[in-house]
Amino acid sequence: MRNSAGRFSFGTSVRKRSRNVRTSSSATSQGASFCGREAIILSLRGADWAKMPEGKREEIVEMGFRYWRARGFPYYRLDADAMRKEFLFLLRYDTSKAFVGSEVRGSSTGLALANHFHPQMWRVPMPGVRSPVERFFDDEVLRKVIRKGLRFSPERYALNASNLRRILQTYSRTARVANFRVTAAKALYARYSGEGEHVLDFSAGYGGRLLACLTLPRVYSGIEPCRAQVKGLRRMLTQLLRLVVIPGRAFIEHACAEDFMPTLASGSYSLVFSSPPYFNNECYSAERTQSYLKFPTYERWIEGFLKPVLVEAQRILAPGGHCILNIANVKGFNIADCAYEIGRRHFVHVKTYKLWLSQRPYLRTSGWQMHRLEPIFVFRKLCLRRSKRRIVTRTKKAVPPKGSL
DNA sequence: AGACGAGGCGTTCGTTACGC
DNA sequence: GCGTAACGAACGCCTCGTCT
Repeated sequence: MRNSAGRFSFGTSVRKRSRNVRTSSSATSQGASFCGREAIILSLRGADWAKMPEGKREEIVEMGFRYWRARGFPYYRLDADAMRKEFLFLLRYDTSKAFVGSEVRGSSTGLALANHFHPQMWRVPMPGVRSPVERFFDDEVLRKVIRKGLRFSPERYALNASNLRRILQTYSRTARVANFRVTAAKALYARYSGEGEHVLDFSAGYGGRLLACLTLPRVYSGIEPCRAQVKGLRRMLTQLLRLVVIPGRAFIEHACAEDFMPTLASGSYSLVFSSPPYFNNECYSAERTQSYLKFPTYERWIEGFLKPVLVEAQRILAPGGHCILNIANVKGFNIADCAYEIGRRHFVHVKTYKLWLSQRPYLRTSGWQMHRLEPIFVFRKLCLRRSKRRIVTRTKKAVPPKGSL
């Protein structure tokens, strides 16, 4: 299995022992004699718990609560071997699998590695919901989460770190920000850039695209205004450089894209690929450098952030270079439609992919789309000699906004 | 070499109860 | 009747280790 050799450092030894421990309702007394509380908690499956008498079940819930309260939030913890393995999976990943028609379907491979360096993502507030960290530190909620984990996970280790994360993020009115799927990013880099070329990510975020780019022979420049994210991105770079042979190179700049991009040389990049923040839909930090705080109204944000960044992207791209933008309309703001219109003014629109996001299991049996989709716009900078003819072609061909999918 | 089992990952929204 | 809050509920994909 993926982490049998210690993908999550904490689970390794316990996992091996768990084969001896997990069996029945007698696990409690047997386990206590040789493995201790930790092994009982981490090796218990929901089905075993369900077979226990009522009093014993409550005892386990309380034991789980005390264990996790003492241990703290179940952040990803990858050891060196697990990181090396995950990076090798990404190196081997066949990018042709990611494209299905006009859809980009990345797998979850590599996400734990990227997320490992950004524990702050579990604390990011989102409108109308609580963060998993906030839920975790509420005693009453943590007990409910533990009970829910035991009830809903009959075949799994119900109270290990992985399952606790799963239950915490699916708890009522709780959500966390998502990283860009590493495999999807790799597929796009592979298709729209070549060996040794320079690529720019003007909102580097949680490193999904950085990690993808490192698996290819490219030179990645990432701009990110949030201090915690920059720290995480640089830690990832440093650690991977120690652990594996990396085909790519990368540079991380702690800056605001709208301020820093004007300092870059014209025509110096082959690809600009990013996923900008969705205005104030996800407040990554309270630093003043955050674009939603610098430009507190939607109109000012468009004029002060999104538009200048796309204009600069056009300038720094070499003729024929591509600008790939993942952005979506969110409640109240048609950001994708707006980005598409700005993009069309400065580039040729080449294609719109649909990026697969989360699954919606409750729609599994219906005929509805099971995945949320977000648009990925691909624009191309005109080649100078042919620009007049291309512009004529473009104006003839009206393309409807692709923001709503 | 291929089949198979197993674990880890991601991820809201429909339904119901209740107050007004 | 309407709005709001609380609550309940799964599986496809990826990869490795083991077995045949």
